[in-house]
Amino acid sequence: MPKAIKKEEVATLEIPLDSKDLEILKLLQENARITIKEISGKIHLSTTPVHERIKRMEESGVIKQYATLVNHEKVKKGLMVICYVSLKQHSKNAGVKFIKTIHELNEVVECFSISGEFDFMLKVICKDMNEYYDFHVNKLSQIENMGHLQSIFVMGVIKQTHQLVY
Amino acid sequence: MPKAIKKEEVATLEIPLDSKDLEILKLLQENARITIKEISGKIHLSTTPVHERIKRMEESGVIKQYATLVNHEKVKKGLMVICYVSLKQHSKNAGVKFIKTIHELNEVVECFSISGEFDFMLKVICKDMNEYYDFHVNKLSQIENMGHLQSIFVMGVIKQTHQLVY
DNA sequence: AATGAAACTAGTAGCCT
DNA sequence: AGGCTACTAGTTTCATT
Repeated sequence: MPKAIKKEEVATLEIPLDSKDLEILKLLQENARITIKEISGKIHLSTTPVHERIKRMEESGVIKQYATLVNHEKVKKGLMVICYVSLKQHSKNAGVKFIKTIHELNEVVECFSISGEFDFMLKVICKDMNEYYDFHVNKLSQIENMGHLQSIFVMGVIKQTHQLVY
Repeated sequence: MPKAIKKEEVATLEIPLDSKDLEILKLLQENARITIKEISGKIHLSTTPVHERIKRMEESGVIKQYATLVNHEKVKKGLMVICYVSLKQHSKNAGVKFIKTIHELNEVVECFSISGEFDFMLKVICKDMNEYYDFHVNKLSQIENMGHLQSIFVMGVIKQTHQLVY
């Protein structure tokens, strides 16, 4: 007798993405505001299946977010800094506290836990060097349990994309 | 007599963003597919000015892109690596050639020119360690003029946002 | 699981204040 | 420059194959 599938398992059962799903994702990645009509024209399907596939990908979490990306300079956020952080203590509690603080800092747009001599890599975005200095001295350095800190300044953006499906 | 403004200057003249524009941007950053109706309800304005303000921000380049962000794991792109690169030669031509190659590599989603001992920082996204090994050995290392290479592996994503306006 | 049409909802433009 | 209204276009559902 086959093993029974629990209700929770059914809900999270992964439906693999077929080539049409990937085509839809490709178009959506580039332009989140593309119309279903336009997609259906391009991938040779009527609006109904396109709509259903998008809804399915939204519900299953394949589509994480429809985001609007703004021009850094035009909103006065022209400075980007990569910041490496090591903590003094590595207890679970110390880590949790650090992560909580990072989430509260709007200047930190990315934070990864990494391999190597440092514990975390941060991407910090702010207006200019004065603002970064203030952030570094008064916010980052003040975090409890903060160990070493190293800043790498981004001088130019060569490439920046969100195209994971290609 | 006041100095005449050239046509080109008029076209690129920056209209500063007021608080309503910023409120619209805040909502759009979170959800690029929010309706104009919903925005107008939230910021206490009718659809006409909301529509006009969005159009103006699109045309002036404040709004760069409406992007759809996908779940890395669910599209089989679960490994993220930060890669530091230095070139052997630093002539203008060598740099241009490197940049051209980087744009052709789908695995590279970000590339910044940076301060410090390395020349560039890359964010590389691929399926798993096998795929990264292949990318490193057969694509990255093969780039003409490639000097030193250092990989930092992302073990966990703590924070990732695109919220520049808050 | 896709099509085509119908019903509904949102986007867009003109006119008025 | 914002609001109201009418028109156009897109979304979403349903019957059908």
